[in-house]
Amino acid sequence: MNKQDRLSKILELAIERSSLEVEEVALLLDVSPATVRRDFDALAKRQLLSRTHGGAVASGGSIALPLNYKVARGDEAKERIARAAAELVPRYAIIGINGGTTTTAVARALVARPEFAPGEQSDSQPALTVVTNAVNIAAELTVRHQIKIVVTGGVARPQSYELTGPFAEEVLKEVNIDIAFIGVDAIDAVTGASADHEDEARVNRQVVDRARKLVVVTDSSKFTKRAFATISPISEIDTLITDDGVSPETVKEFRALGVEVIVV
Amino acid sequence: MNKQDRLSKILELAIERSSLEVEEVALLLDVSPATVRRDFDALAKRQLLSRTHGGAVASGGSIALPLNYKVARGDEAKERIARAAAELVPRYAIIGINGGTTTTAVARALVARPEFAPGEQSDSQPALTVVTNAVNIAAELTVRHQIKIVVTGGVARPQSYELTGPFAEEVLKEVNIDIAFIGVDAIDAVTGASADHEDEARVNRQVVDRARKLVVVTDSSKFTKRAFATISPISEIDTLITDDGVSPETVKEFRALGVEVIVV
DNA sequence: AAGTTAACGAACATATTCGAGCATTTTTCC
DNA sequence: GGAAAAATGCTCGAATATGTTCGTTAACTT
Repeated sequence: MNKQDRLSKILELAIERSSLEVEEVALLLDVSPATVRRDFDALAKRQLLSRTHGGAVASGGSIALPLNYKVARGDEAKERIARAAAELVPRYAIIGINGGTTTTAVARALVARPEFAPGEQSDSQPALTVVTNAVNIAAELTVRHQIKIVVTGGVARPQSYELTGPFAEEVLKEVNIDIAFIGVDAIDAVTGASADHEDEARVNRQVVDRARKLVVVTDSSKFTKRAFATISPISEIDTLITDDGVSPETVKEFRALGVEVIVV
Repeated sequence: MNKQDRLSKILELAIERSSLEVEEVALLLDVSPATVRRDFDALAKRQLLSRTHGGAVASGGSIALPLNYKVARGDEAKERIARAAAELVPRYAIIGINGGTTTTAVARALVARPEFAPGEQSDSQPALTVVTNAVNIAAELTVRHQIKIVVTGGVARPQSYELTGPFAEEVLKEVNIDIAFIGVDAIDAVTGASADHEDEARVNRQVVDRARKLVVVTDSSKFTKRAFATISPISEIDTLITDDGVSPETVKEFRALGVEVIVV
């Protein structure tokens, strides 16, 4: 039995019985208690359940739908970043979001929030409007009610889910965004945020321009690096969300420049 | 068995079983574990699945699992229609394609063709250009190389993958299409092709207008019905592809109107 | 509140699995 | 038909996952 399968199974059990015991699960899945503890810890770290003495209980947060998704080897760091980002979004907001693994995690975290969760049909105003140039994000969010999805047009570069080019720019000219969540390929206190491809950088820049508030989401590996094309100088960044792999000096540096830094 | 086939097969398996083991797949496909690892890595790089120790799991990074099921396990009739449609497409063509289960099947049939199959990066001219207003189709095709994807912008109606509205229309004004593949909600020799939603019909109509050739793909259940909004009169349809559930009289009727009817 | 018991976590041991480099086969392209 | 490129298989040191042991910590009992 594969580790991921085991984690999935534990999650299923947790949802089904709402509380689990280490010994019980160890017996059931035919592994040692030590392994079960490690698994519980791993899931608890992602807040998919909470540890107790001798066991675990299903986490209060809506675990709801996609079990496999949650367990796939994706960075826990990214998930924490995503949750923090999702908490910044009030009801009825209009948000912009570009492509990338981190921003995809943000999109998932958004639909996991109860007020935006898939609920009954409602013909009233959407609880959230999402403008995006990433087709994968659009496809994932489309299934939900309560969320209005606006997709910029454009051309998808092979390998990337991001739409770029003149079509995207035309559409972006005509929308107004409250909060832009931008994932970047590199970020540096001097150079600012940058991306590997100039066409993506350009569209991202435009999303930023149309937004009242800019939130950059990035894991700590992107710091003190520079990519080819600039998206935005530091001065335009309102909030920066990253994981604890970032050095304290870097955090200080950004804060000195007026950026609100959230380390998760 | 060549590499492409193997990659496709692994993906199928991943979707079907949601988790795979290296050894198991190696045995199943009769290649060495090393090759399976390389394949897993290649697919993981495209975010079609996630690596684990000893195996891989269907990725959350990937998309469109909901509709996947619907079509994949769906009609063979639809698949036959899709294959016939895909055969109409020459290399280097520019095709337009709207949303729906049948057209999604067409998109899949296209990438199944060897010349458009998922291969390695290639910076040469794309073998195929696809213009679509369906985010799920865009998301599925984006992973493939050799294909250039152009997405119309627009707003996604909850629960539909089709983009509609002024943004879509702006983009469509600026493109030229060789062949339009349109799926419909209803078709009738008198009324023509129609859709349930007026906004989708409108965008579809525009795709048709921008195309030199119109191919309607639809299963036989849609015949002699009328939906709310008209997409196109029969006179504009060049080719109609459907399954053998359609009555011979209906076929005759359409042929009399100058439509090439392909029954699969 | 003190004692008892069970669970915990850290450290170590072991077994797979991985990844990189290299050899070999197959394919592609002149 | 032959050279170059790609794909595949193999080998071996490194990394990861799991199990075991044992001192420490947390929960229950009286």
